[in-house]
Amino acid sequence: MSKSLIELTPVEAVACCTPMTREPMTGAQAERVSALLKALADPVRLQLLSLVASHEGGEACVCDLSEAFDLSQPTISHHLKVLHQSGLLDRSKRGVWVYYKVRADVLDSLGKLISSAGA
Amino acid sequence: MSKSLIELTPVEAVACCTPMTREPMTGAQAERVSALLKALADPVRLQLLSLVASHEGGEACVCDLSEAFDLSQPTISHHLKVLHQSGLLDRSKRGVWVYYKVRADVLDSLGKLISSAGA
DNA sequence: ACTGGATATTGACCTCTGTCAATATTTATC
DNA sequence: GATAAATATTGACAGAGGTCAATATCCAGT
Repeated sequence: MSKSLIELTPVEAVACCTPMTREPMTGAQAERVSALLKALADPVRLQLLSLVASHEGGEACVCDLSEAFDLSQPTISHHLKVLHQSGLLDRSKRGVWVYYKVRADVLDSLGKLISSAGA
Repeated sequence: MSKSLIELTPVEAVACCTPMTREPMTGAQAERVSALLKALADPVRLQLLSLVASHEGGEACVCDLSEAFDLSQPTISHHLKVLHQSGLLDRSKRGVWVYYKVRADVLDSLGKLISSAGA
């Protein structure tokens, strides 16, 4: 038996798709992939992701991230939650600090899928 | 003298960025790249793009695209306009028909940038 | 020119989302 | 356990965005 759509991991949601030049996406596939893209399609979240990605090990503490923005702490927390819940960032708590880490596999698959729409 | 931010083409907007694992994006870079991602981050537009991409030559007539959706003609037209104005699709009119074509270079650059956030 | 078909624009409606202030939760330290 | 610091949650608000009906524009053929 196959997993229901809801249970699909983000990797599976993206890995499902053949190159876009070979076959159009179904509505359901587009729905799941666009959920990932929505999470990325915000300037603050994109910069947050790049900050995390450029840290050693692709991991960074929230305390390091907040300083880069002129935004309230709840707002940064909100954006990190979106990135985490979409499956683009992993979250781990150590003591009082929370670390976010890039899901390299997800970002790699997603990037390849987008590139596949070109030649 | 360098171009103002407004004048940057979509390709330039994306090609500007070093891999995300090497250097975090600036606010301005994130702003421009997220504009492209916003255009992609809709299920209908993503499926539209995949339909165009999977046609011969990466080009398709609007007449071929509308049928795949249960949406009004103005809505499809609106989504195509968003994809075109963001720089993801080229537009050309031949007689009464309008053809949209994928900007392979833009999609390739964008995909590589996203993948660069992984290892 | 007139008619018909293909696509675009306008204006309105409703939902979704980014932001903040205030408050809550968790954890280390005293 | 009380306090302080780091992060998350809640609730409210304003602005952005997807959708449609109605209308406009553009082009081919008669």
